[in-house]
Amino acid sequence: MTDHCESLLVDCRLRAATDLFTHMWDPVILAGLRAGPRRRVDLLTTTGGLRDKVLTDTLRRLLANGLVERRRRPAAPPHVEYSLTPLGASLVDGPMRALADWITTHGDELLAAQESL
Amino acid sequence: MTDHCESLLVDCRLRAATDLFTHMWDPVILAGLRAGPRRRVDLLTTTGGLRDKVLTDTLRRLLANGLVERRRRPAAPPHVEYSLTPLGASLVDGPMRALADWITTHGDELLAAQESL
DNA sequence: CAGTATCCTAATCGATACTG
DNA sequence: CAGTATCGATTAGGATACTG
Repeated sequence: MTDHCESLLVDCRLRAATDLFTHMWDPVILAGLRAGPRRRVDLLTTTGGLRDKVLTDTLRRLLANGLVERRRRPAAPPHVEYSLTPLGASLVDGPMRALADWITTHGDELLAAQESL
Repeated sequence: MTDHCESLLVDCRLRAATDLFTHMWDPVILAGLRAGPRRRVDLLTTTGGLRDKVLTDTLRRLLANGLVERRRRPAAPPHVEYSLTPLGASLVDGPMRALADWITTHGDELLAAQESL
């Protein structure tokens, strides 16, 4: 998956970046954390029925990539809080915003192409 | 996959955009076509051993999304040519460039986070 | 050169149930 | 509330061989 870097055309830096979007819920969770820290249960409800396991997998990946951080808050009621790291925030505000802007202006074209099959 | 749009947090427009990057070779092929039209065999060699079937699947998807177009050129030797549509070019020049820029400035951070497991 | 047809493996996503 | 444990369905990606 990352061992084709010798070839001319493959830009592995680009691949490393696009790999961040290969999982269905990652961008959704990132966007959901943009407004501030959220608890696990919040993310489950606001995404409308995302499965426990899928959220666990997603958060694990985001934590492993340093895009999200986890904090235990002992304040009553004790709970766990997930929030964006500076790195995660820069991803949301940069490339993800660019994507959102693009889909705003070109979404209709894309949909039209997809439907004309 | 696209039927969670009722929920509050899920931004399906963002999802529609990030879905364009969920396949491994799509961005690579798009980037490879940015410099101009390419033939099938060119894409196979420059990507360094991409499998026939995978390239076929990838091109099919890009065609279906209206990001790439296919042309038969009868000129000797007759061959088939793939090139970016205006929509595809706008995706490469906009969001994909934003991603490339981000990874240029934040790639080290990302790698550091991934390795500190 | 362009494209199709199988088969295989690994991984994601989803569903259900259970634990600290 | 937070998280783990299974199990199943689907699919992307890869390998090999063959056709127009």
